[in-house]
Amino acid sequence: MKTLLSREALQAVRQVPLFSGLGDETLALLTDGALERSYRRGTLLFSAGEPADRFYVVLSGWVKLFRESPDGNECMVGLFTRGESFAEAAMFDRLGFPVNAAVAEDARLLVFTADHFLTTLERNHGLALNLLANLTGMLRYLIRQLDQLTNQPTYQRLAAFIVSLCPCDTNQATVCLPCDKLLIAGRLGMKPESFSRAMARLKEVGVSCERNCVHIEDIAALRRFANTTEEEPLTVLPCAALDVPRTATARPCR
Amino acid sequence: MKTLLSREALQAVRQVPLFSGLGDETLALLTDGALERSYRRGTLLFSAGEPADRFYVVLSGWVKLFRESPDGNECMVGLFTRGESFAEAAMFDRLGFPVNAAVAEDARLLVFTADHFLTTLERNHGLALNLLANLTGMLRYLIRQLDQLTNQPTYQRLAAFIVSLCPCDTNQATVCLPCDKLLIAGRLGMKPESFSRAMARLKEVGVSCERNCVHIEDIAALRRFANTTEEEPLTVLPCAALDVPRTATARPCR
DNA sequence: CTTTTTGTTTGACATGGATCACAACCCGCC
DNA sequence: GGCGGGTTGTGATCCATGTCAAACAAAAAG
Repeated sequence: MKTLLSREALQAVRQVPLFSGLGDETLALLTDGALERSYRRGTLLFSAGEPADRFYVVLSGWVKLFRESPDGNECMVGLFTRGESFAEAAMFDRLGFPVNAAVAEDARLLVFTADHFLTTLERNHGLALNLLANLTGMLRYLIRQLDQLTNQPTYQRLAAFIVSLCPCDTNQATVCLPCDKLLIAGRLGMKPESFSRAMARLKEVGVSCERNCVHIEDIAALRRFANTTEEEPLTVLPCAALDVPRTATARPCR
Repeated sequence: MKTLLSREALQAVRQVPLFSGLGDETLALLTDGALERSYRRGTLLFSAGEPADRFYVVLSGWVKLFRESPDGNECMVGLFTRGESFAEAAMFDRLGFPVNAAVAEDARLLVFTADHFLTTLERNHGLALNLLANLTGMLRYLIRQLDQLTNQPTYQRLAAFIVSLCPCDTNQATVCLPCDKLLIAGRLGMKPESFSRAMARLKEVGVSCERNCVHIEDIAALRRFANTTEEEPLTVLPCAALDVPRTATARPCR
């Protein structure tokens, strides 16, 4: 079977960390059989418990991974956009997806089947190592998340998030939020109301927010405020949102 | 180099999920060069940021992984005992340990060097698959942790923990807590005081606690109370604490 | 342009859990 | 036995964040 991916899709695939450093023929083998599909916002891609027979790469839009408590409360554990893969870990034990996945903003996705992928994995040691590195990154991300959630108040988490959006070569910047505030709030483990209040509170340290544009007067100060004592320049998003322009100048604020 | 491990150590190694299904010669290759060492409670094994040039297997005692906020608050992300490995993930990127590790109760550990392990990994595809499964398990664990922490109050987390200690073949049991209440409290993301109150609250659902022995009158009811709607029989501890007797009859309460 | 829908902010309020303080208890030790 | 250090339980208080309700803004639909 020879499925032809769009030019754009192929280019995006090359940016996926999971596939980095793989030879062209391996890459072709992988993408061969992958499906390119579009989904509207709100679409449920899979639910926790379902057999994990596939994984995804995002071409555009946003996808969130989350768990839901019986009383309807949800807890977001991941938020992915262009150039990122998700749900690839669940294939390695027979326990099914540990989370739900829903499209948070209209998205185009590549769908890879587990069968195909796992047989490729058998042959390709480099791919296995990439996977290990990827899962390790995910682990680091979750650990950090857990730490932030228990040890830092809302405004510090928000501060850390904003810092992660800032370019590192200047000390003042205007960046635009990569998506809905509602989404970001969930991503930071708080309700939208708390997000709003946290943002208001950051005015004290020179952060002003208008629409989805955020201006930071003194990035170093903000970083200090976020108690990012650790050097970790780790982005707060699972992997760098590779293609999302970060400075406001790169993309007008809607 | 031929390091001789104790009979007891070799036996423990066979129970480690990470090594399950490996051939005898591979196992020998791995353990060869591993160091067997004893540590007193309180010993810091490594700190976040240090280069991850080794990983551990627990022979006895308890080890906790945790992060520390600048103001001294700590957040436990893992708690390991006999038959479990830890810190094996950090070797796959060059970012150093993401957490601190300290001995929570006098322990004997096996120390494996990264060099040795990684070269073995090069040759052995099965080991790579074990690693993938292991990291996936860790991911599931952290995700669950995150979910519980944000969506469940202290007493429900405690209830879930107690359920995870119970045998599944009866509906009433007396189990003994595997370690200090202080440790368990940390493990459940709460302060010891909150732990105590949570335990008091569980009396209402037929859970009584004396010393480190817990009696559960109706396990099914407790499970329902814990809102463990999900079938997941997942133990709350990272991996089953393989050798820790769970029923009080198996080991008298101190 | 008006209406509807969706996203964001603000206020008043309730509450879970942290914090501080201290009593009770268990343990090993002299 | 009594003494001192670590562990555990309880009570009083405080604060951050969730909750509910409503005003507001912007965008989409008609």
